[in-house]
Formats: sequence, C-alpha cells, structure tokens
Amino acid sequence: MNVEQIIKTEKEIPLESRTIIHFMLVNNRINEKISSVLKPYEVSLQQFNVLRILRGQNGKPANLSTLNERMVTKMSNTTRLVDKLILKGFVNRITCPSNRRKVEINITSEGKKALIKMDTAMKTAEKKILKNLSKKELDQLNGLFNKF
Amino acid sequence: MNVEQIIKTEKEIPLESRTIIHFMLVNNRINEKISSVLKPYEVSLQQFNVLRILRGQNGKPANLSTLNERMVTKMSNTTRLVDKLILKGFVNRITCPSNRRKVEINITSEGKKALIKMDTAMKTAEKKILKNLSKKELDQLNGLFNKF
DNA sequence: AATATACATTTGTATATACAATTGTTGTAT
DNA sequence: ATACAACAATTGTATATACAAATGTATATT
Repeated sequence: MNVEQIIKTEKEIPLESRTIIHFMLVNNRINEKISSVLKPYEVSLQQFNVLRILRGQNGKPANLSTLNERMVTKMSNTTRLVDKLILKGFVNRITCPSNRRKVEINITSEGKKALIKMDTAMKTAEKKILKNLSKKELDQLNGLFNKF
Repeated sequence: MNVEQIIKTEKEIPLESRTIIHFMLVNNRINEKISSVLKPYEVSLQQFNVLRILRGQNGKPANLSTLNERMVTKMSNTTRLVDKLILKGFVNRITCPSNRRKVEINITSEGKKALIKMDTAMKTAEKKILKNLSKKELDQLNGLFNKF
C-alpha cells in the first residue's frame, strides 16, 4: 500500500492531522531507503549524521553538546553513538585539557575516507527519492519546512 | 539551536541532501512534540496510530497485515504493539475461526473513550505545530508529499 | 492422502533509544 | 578555603525497534 492510498483511507481526518500523518509516512519511507543505503557501510543514519557534522567542522573539534544540538536528539545517545564510531576507527575522542568537563571529538582520516564512499551512495539514493521534484519544488518544500 | 540554524551550517551541502536533512529535522521535532502530548495517556505514537486505524475500520476488525501496511513499519513490531494495547484494555484480539492463520483485532469501547481524549490533545498540538502554515500552504505541502 | 509451498503471526536476539540518576569538573558566593 | 550551584558527560535501566528464524495453518501439487 502506498502513501497516497493510506492517506485516502483517512479522508475523514481533518487537514492538519492528515498533513502530519502524511509527513511521518513520507519520512519513514525516506528513512528506510537511506538506512538500507548505509547498511553496507555498517553505520546507522545517526552515526552518518555525526560523521557529516564532524567533517563540517573542518578540523575544529566538536563536543557532545554541539553534536547533540545539531542532531536534534537526546544527549543520552550521543556518548554511545560516538563510542560506536570510535570502535570503527572513524572518530577519536580526547578530554579537553583546558576544561576537563568537555571532550573533543574529531573525525579521523579513516572516517573521512569512509564518508566519501557513503556520500556517493547517498547522493544516488537522494536523487532517486527526490526524482519527481523539480528544483523549484525543492525550494518550495524547504521554504515550507522553514515555517515549522 | 533551531532547524534553520542547523541547515545554515550545512550550506555547502547540495540542495537534495539539504532537503532530506531538513525533512528529517522537522519530522523529529514533530515527533517529539506529539510523543510528549501522548505521554500522559501512556501510549506511544505507534500505539496511537494503531488505535486510529482500528477506529477507522468502523467495527470491521483488522488483521496484523493490514495494520502493518497502514503503519508503513515492520511486521515484527505489530504483534507486540498490539500486545501492549491489549494489556491496557484498548483493543482485543481473537483468532479468526474460519482461517486460524488470521487474527481479528478490534478497538474496545474503553479504547475508543481513551482515543477521544487523546484526539483533543492531539488536535491542539497539531494546530500549534502547523500554526505558521495557511490552508493553502498545507495543501501545497500535501501536494509535494505526493511526489515522494 | 502425503508432501511441498505459501501465508500470517509469533518469538528470539541484538541493537537503539528515552529517561533518570550519577560522576566528575568548573565557577561562584560566603 | 568551603560549600553550593551549574555544567558536560557517562552510566543504568526500561522500553522500543529491526532483523532473522520459527511456529502454526491453509492451499496447491502429485
């Protein structure tokens, strides 16, 4: 059953509820697709996001609070998320000498290499997911997202 | 840090990737909001969806496959999701006598009563989430969602 | 009728996530 | 200097989720 069909069965539901259900259904679909693309690389979507954030730091180390903020998820995950990435050798973690409450997290060169491979796969997947949307429509969508 | 800020830090990322990140960030935000609204009623978002699907059946019982299809999630969850709802007395499950492979799942009157309370809370939350979007924009959004 | 195949659900297990409580560190007020 | 609050990260625990395998049932094949 595709998304449109599911929504159709709920026509009696007011527009607001329908929009939110619709939103989540599409999101789930995207999630499944993206996760399956990342699977061969043995990183979860969250781990992938952490790696991208770290690369975006351009060498500047990140601490857990920053990662957490950017991910819009709970702190509790972040420690263990980073643990997993350390096990894979994709990031390293050192306690900040000036402020020992903080830790500094960096992407390793191995992490960067892995990320480059994932990027290519992701790019293909993203194009496929968005293949029915024109550039104009993508802009429109992003504009609407900004209203949330 | 709000969604727009997070996206801004990723400006170097191509439009497709940005759109998908944006999508997920907004979705997470909606999820958190909705979950916190449902919390007092001690049902998860998934459980709430099951209840709504069952009510939408208008007395016609649903089987697990149907529920699973409508939820766009994995079957593995559905059995245990229904288990939880049974424990709460919100649904019941009987094995179909004509075809014992199937089970019939129905919402109970208690489940309906609970759902009505949740509906009100959800409606308020949904309005709040979508407060910056006009009816026209909601339609536009749903139109774009259909292209996924 | 016996066996194989497909189907619907359940169970097992490993991993992920949410939430609360704890630990260790720094800054501040007395 | 000591005590206290604020902060950053970690740990514990319970629950949720994903994926694979198993169970039980119906249908098809020979």
